[in-house]
Amino acid sequence: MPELPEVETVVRGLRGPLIGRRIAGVRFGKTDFIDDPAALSEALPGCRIVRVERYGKFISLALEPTDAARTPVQFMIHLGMTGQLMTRRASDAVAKHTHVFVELDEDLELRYTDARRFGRMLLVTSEKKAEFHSRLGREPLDISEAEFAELIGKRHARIKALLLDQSVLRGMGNIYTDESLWRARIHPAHEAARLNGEQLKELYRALRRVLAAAIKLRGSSISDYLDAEGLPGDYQSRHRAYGREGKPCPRCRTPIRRIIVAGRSSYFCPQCQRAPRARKRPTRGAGKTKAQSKRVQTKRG
DNA sequence: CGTTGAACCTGTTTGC
DNA sequence: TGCAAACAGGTTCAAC
Repeated sequence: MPELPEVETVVRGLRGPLIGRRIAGVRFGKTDFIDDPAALSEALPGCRIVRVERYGKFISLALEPTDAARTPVQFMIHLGMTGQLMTRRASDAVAKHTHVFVELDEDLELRYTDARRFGRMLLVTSEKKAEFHSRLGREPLDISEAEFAELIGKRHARIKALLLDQSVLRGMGNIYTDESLWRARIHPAHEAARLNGEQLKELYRALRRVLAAAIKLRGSSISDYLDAEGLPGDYQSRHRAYGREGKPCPRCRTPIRRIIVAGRSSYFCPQCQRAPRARKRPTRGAGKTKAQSKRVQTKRG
């Protein structure tokens, strides 16, 4: 659920309440989405939160220990599909599916709620920093047009798969990928390397405009997303393609269609976003026919 | 390299 | 009404 604009909104909303605060303790409900819960219990108490940042879809709480013997760490939180992070008074009622309570001073708590538990929490120490960042690509709003073209333009994957790949660009998800492709008039299954310079430029511009506009409206709320103050975003009213199957394209009135690309529902206008020509694999030898690659499901043998 | 499908888990919506 | 299937903003991994 939460993509770059939603995570950015949460981060901005957490800075005020969290920066400068000291962590008193941590309590857990279920912990199967936490890399090493014991390490959190061990490291967090006594630390001061000095920065709140976003890396793609990760929220980072930079922690300075008050104990000089310990070293600074980053507490990384990924919201997955249904994660919510907000500050509450310790005496406030606890929402269902709340699994982490970070006890702060002055009767405050940072609470993590996540029905599906697709989120993730981990501690990144200075030694693990390189490894953590090696899995993440570029920040879409920091990259230049030339760098974007270089990064995308020679790849043979479908453009949608590339935009969703967090090791290429970090932060794009299903909504903003579809919205950007609609704006740039590019079919989600288009092979990246077959996009011309003009299309790459359009896509780069579309991405930036869509992400910036979504951040301005504090993200999209469809069913679960709420920001750090418990407020929904407003960008869902600006969706042009995502979630609009059968509704008219805002540009040409052709009904929006939904297909599966890169394993995800992909909404696009079949008129504005022309299907790419069938790709030829420059393979050696005989290619497979469709009939040959078809297979019967054999689930339980 | 790239693609697909399944898995992780729960809740909600859709279809028969 | 009831029940099962499909679907959901994400990521990862095996198999091809």
